[in-house]
Amino acid sequence: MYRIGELAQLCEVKTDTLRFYEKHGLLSPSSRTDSGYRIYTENDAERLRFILRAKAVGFTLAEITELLSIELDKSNWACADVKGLVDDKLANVEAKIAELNHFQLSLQRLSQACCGGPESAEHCSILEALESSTDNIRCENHSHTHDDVQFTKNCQNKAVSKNSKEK
Amino acid sequence: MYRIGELAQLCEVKTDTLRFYEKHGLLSPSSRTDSGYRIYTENDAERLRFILRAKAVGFTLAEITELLSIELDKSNWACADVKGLVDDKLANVEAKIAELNHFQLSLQRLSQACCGGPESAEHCSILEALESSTDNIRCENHSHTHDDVQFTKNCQNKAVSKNSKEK
DNA sequence: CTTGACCTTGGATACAACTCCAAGGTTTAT
DNA sequence: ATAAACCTTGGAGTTGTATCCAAGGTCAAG
Ligand SMILES: [Zn+2]
Ligand SMILES: [Zn+2]
Ligand SMILES: [Zn+2]
Ligand SMILES: [Zn+2]
Repeated sequence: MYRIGELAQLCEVKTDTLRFYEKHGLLSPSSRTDSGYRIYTENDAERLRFILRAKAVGFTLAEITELLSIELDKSNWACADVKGLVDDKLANVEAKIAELNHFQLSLQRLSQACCGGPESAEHCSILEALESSTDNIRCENHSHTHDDVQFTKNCQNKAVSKNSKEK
Repeated sequence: MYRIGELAQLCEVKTDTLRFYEKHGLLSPSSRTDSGYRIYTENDAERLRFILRAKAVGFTLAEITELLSIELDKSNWACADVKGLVDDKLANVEAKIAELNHFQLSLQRLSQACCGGPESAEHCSILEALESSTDNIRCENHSHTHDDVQFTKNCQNKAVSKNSKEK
């Protein structure tokens, strides 16, 4: 049994957030004291943890509400319904992962094309990529001195072609 | 030279969005007609494309503002600065992916524990998991008839232990 | 000269998900 | 018995990213 502040501290959220969740039907305390203080059970805490995990990975509160609301009305749902909902969310998550993977790839390509060195960004390949097409990223080729291995470690093509020591 | 509607159509955004970007300092038309119409140059169009590309790889407008300020003033920035922004964003995206993968796993476990059949969800293992700990998911065991292979295909443990035909 | 498509502005609205505030009631420790 | 720390409510404010609206100005065609 927790009071609102205890549960908040336990789960590292603000009391306001718990009241907000209550107002929006995600999590209500199992009871109240005579004086009106909210009393949360361990069960409530578990439910909160689920909400927080779902939230942490990008589920909206609306989606979480949908997922949790079935519980109110179990007998009017079939396993197929419940599983369907979960599978919808799963597809949702997988779509988000795919989208982020796309971002990741784009960012990795941008990152890898830039030497990350201390010289002027005038020829920075990241900026050049953003200036033109992102599909067409070239390893940058500074006009200034740029042979130092320290600054070409991320720039394989250039490192190989310019200071061909290895070969 | 484009009027706002032309540029909007060209880049597939709304005129409101262009005015919004202007208000927030991301993109201002190079000039105005005598009557006050915004006039965008090809240069402005390029800048807009820069913004849209950066958005497409996951940067927020605030981050794009930062990128644009570097763009305008390249020579006072180093590759390291630019790459730093990209790498921060990359770390950010990767953290989000990791979280999503975690939740994907949870959802997959939920999904797999449920038979997905047409009978009441009263004993649905998904709901049971939501009610208590999600770490402790058991394959559901309906009290009603549930031997049909059709409804147990996703429920390996039960399928094996209950109707032990295979073995 | 009228019509319709386009443009202007400032301000309103939307949505998510909080976050803070004011004014007051309750508990607990000393 | 009083202060500190907690709790209550309703409502307002915040951030990001737009999107919409009203009232009116501009422009080209017929
Ligand atoms: Zn460089
Ligand atoms: Zn660079
Ligand atoms: Zn079932
Ligand atoms: Zn089930």
